[in-house]
Amino acid sequence: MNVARPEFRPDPESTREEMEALQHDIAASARFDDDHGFDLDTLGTGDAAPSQTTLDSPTESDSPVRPDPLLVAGVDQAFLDDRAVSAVVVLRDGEVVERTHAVSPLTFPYVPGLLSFREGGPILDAFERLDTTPDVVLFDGSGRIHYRQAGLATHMGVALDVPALGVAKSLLCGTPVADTDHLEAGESVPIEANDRMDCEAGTLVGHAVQTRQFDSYRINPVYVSPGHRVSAATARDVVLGCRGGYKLPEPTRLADAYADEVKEDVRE
DNA sequence: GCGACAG
DNA sequence: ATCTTGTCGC
Repeated sequence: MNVARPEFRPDPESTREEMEALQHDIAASARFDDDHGFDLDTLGTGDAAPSQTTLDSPTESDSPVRPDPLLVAGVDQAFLDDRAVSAVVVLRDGEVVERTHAVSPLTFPYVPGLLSFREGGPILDAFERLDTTPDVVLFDGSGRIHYRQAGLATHMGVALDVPALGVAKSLLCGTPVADTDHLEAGESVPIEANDRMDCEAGTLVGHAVQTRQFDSYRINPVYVSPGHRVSAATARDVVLGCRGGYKLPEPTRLADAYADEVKEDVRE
């Protein structure tokens, strides 16, 4: 995949003011509505109706051709000294169809709200080695749940111009509209913008999504938000559709494991 | 000064 | 995110 909008590639050498200005441009270019063309029923969990291919009754109009299962990608990173290992794993129907990774130097520290300027460049390095063009990409971090509505998933989604969403393990900002401590698997709670964000307070910016739950001890939800070209509701549904028995959705979980694997090889 | 703080 | 052993519980 190539970077569709090179001017949006995060530059760690920028000043903080330039970084925030770029984030405003990113947010203005981002679409937080459904502009992807895929069908949620084709995520590939296997529960979709079988495609009709009866040889002896080749009727044309009443045999809806089911689209191919979606290509869903997960992205995550591991760190070693001042290097980032970025991993991209692409799944179709729950099967890994491609994996790529890149090892890149890090020159910018972690600063809340400016994560993409530390991790974004290295992630794009990995995408430039990817042959597949995913239908949707899950990033480890926030999308619209961000002070300037330009979290990692939004920044990457816009730079690559690919449908994208963020899956964060903790909440950067925003306010859940209800208590999220006792959710059952499959449930979710909307998250609205609060006064720490630059959009109108009350705007729906994502969901707390309970991907898994136990009877005995509590598991925290993940915080899902639109990155680019997907709505908050669709982002939530994609994550729910990618559950594989762990807290993290499969694409992200597999990318996490792959990044760790590569990291151990690089360590030598 | 105090609180908040993705990875 | 990363540094780290054992350990409690399904």
